[in-house]
Amino acid sequence: MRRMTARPANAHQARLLRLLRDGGPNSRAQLGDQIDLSRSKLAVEVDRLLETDLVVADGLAASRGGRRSHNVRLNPGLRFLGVDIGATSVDVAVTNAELEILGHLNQPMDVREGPVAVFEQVLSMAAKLRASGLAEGFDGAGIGVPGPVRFPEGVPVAPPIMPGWDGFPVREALSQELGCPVMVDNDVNLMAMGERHAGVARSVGDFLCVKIGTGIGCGIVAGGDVHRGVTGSAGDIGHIQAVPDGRPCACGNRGCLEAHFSGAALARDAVEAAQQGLSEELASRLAANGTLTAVDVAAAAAAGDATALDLIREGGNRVGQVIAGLVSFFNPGLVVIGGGVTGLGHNLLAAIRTQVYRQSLPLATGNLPIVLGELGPTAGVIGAARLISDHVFSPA
Amino acid sequence: MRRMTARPANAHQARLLRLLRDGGPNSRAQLGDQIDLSRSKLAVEVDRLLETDLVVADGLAASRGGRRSHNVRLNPGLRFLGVDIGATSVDVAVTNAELEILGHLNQPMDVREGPVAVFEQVLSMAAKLRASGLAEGFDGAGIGVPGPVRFPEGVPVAPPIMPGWDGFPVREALSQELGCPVMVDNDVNLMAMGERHAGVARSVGDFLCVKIGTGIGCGIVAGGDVHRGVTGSAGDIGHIQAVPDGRPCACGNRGCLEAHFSGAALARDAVEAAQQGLSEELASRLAANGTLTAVDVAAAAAAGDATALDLIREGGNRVGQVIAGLVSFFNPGLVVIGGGVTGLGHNLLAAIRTQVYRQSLPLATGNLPIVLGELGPTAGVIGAARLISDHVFSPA
DNA sequence: CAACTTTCTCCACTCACAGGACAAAGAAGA
DNA sequence: TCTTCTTTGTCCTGTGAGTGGAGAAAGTTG
Repeated sequence: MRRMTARPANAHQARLLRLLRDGGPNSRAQLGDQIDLSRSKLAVEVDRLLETDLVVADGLAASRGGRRSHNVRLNPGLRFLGVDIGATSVDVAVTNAELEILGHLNQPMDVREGPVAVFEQVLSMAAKLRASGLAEGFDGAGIGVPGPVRFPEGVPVAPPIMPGWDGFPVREALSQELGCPVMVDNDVNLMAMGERHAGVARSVGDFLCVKIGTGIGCGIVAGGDVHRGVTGSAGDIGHIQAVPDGRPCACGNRGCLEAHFSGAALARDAVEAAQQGLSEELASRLAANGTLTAVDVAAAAAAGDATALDLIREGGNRVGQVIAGLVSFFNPGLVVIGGGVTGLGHNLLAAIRTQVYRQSLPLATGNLPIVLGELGPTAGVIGAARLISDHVFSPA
Repeated sequence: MRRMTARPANAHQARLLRLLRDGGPNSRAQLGDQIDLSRSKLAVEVDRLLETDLVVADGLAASRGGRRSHNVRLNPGLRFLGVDIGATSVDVAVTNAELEILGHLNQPMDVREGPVAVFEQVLSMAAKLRASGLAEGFDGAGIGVPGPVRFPEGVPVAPPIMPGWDGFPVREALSQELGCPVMVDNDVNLMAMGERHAGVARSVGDFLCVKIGTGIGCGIVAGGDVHRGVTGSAGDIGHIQAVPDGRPCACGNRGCLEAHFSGAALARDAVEAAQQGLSEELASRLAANGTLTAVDVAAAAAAGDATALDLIREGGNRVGQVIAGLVSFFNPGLVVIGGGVTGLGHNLLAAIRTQVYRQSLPLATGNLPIVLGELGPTAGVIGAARLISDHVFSPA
């Protein structure tokens, strides 16, 4: 099962691999247009890449007015594994070297069951994907966890919502099992990388990616790189105070953003509203299912339920207020809203936009798009694959 | 007056110049310890630098157990000009190539008098420094302005507190007048760079530098680089909402941080308190001077005046609350507090610390020093000199 | 004064890279 | 079909970057 994937020998080769990854199959001549190298040097480096099995020849390109150029592409047999561990579910996907998803599995699972149980699950899902013929082995795996990570070592640190994971050597353990390089990161950072690679943030250098799911977090991309902070907890905005003396939060404080708006908070507020008889729509759904989720609120709002709309609007205002502050501070070129609650759609977005455009200075908001992520649940696994491919496609 | 300062020919030379700048005179052998080059290559590059007049020989070093090494140092005749334009005063300083301040002038001046008047002032101060024999000409000048800057062009954009400066070609104009390269940045960013070069943030890669003066701003250093944002307005935290439905702010909103705590807000609150008879100390100072400033509040607090202490504490709480949010978001390794109100000293710091340590998560605050800047009014001009020296000491 | 260390200089060798000459392959028009 | 032009690939040479070793120069230590 162990595969010794070759690694680029120098920065030029790394650059070429990334061009092929992001642009797909390409002719040698086109590569020359995108890289600052003489034709002769380029030919040498491409030939060397062909000698490893990272890159393979791929026929002739169409003529551009003269002799046809030889196509090259990344080895179509390369496989990356993208893993996204959420608070309540696990996503595992297999991609090719161009980071296209070949297979994707999702499994509900509580992260609090601990690293051993979750690992078993992840490995069995990976085995399933392999058994279905999508991969013989993996050339690298990226994995996201819902908490802070000491990035260089790939180890979660003091993760509030995943007790038992503190200090667990995720990177090393998974690398052992899979026999390939592994990189670990916070799930929100991976979502940001995913949207940057293939989503709304394509090639944006400075942006924020707010993920609102069970909890709330924010991926920070500055100068094209993810900013992780000194202890890996950057972007942990769930416990910023949104409401002075507001609702009590699990962290011990009051008024945290997460306590006022998140998947969990929204469900709680919806149940309360239903029980208080404020909304027939929500009450009937509560009676039917015994519980409510963000999906129910979204459906009720879509059906015109005023209470549901109010809940969404108020939540959007809270998040929007915090984001307004972050926009003033960070001055991003784009804000992406993602995570489980994106089903709330335009109502949520409208409330956020209102707050941000009202509270932040015109210079910061003048040309600032605030949009929903476009990759949905695949953002995380694509980001994970991207993370490990950046690693594998860099000089050893 | 025009001087054609040589520029390093490659990255190695640039690296060597910066080592000499930051480490002072140094032997060739010691330079070899700090740079990853063979002895022969190092000798070649140092010799080339000696051929330009950027670097000069400087005798022999002490023996380290064998043959004594030749010392080299940056040309002691190199001169940088550091300019810090504040809302109410202008600082101009001359430094040598090691960024040591050789002369420093300060002049009260309202930035709203516009770029032409301020420029005249700056140039006359620079002329004065030159006339006193500190410099024959300048090899570069850095300048900070109290507002957002389009950094690559060196032009202020939509600066709220300095009308008339919008779009004024600061970089080009000053470069013309002085006949040397010029770089322009936000004053807060320069303060951060100053504290990073020679102050409390020496060699810290990720930190925040909060400057509380007439207004309030925050320098952001991420991965060793200043983060300026897409429109140059990053760190503009004065208009983050600190108090819902709070005091009206000049920007049109309510409850902005700056409206509740800043040099201006503190003076206003102190006058109010004095007029309401809450503090004899403040009232007598008001009667004596006809007005109050942060200095008066600091003095009153030092004398044990409870009202002054309350003002400081409450202001510190406001700022602290905002900083707590930024700490959660950015996860810095250090927070520096600077600007005019640092005279409030420990009382202010204590209030800020309390808020941050109480509201941010332990992982982010566990090892987070929150300290006062140690360079005071020289931070800005040192940062300005550092900015231009980074430019001059980079390959042309 | 001998033995050892550090530093500097010189030289030969390797490798990265550019750029030009030329051949191969195709397009477009006569 | 033939000629001319364009594009692409290959080969070769020249330049400069950079390494590493030999040995000389300059010190220290006992």
